[in-house]
Amino acid sequence: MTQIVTDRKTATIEQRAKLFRGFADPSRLAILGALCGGPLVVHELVERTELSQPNVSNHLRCLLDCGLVASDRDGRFIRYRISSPRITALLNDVDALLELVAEGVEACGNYRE
Amino acid sequence: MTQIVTDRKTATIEQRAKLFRGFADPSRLAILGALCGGPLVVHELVERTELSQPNVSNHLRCLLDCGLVASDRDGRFIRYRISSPRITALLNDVDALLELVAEGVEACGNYRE
DNA sequence: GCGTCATATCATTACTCACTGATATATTAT
DNA sequence: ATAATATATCAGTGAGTAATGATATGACGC
Repeated sequence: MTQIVTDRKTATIEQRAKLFRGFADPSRLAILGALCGGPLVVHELVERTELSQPNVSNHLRCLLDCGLVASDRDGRFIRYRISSPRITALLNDVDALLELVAEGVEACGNYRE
Repeated sequence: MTQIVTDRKTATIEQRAKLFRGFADPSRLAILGALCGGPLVVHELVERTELSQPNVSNHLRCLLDCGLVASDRDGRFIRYRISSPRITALLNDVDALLELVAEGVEACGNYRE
């Protein structure tokens, strides 16, 4: 019995971790940040993020599969947009938390240097 | 001028990414989840998360340096606690977002398999 | 002091993943 | 059909990091 409960909790933790990892990359955050200002097509994202086009496409594929962005074809363009206002809300929450812990996060050298 | 503004935005993105990475690990999420129920000493965290003691200590060091948890000495025990209710709020928001995108996140095999 | 419990540190190992460069697919126009 | 534009795919490479095992530090009681 306790095992079943434990398994369920662990699964949810894995999901949370995977979702957080979706946000835990500067390139994807740059893409999401740009899309928070409104829908954009791929080459616009490439310009604004200054990332390579294949790189942007790879990240978009990940974000799309994860359901964090949605896309619509517009002629030969493909326009991407944030899939839910909850995502914008989450990014705002992180900024609010960052106001409290920015210094510590900056200083933390245990992981990453 | 535009360069300076760009630099500032990039720096913030790096901070956000680093903070997200703090949450983007099953072990750290398990620790934070356990602490959401109230303060705990290390060996209690070891029991509940079923992680090794050095592993828990390593992650606690990271979480402590990042300012996500705080600690108080209690005799030969050290009691850890969530440092701000904003952290609990953020975890709840993620769960709310997960209700929308759980399937997609689960299915996303671009990164991680 | 000595032994024990509680926690922290550190080097090593193994794994994951972001980026690049080349190429493929799709759409539109001539 | 061909060319040009827009986007996607994929293998290979390199960097970062989580977990382990051994060890070190610290606090308490005898």
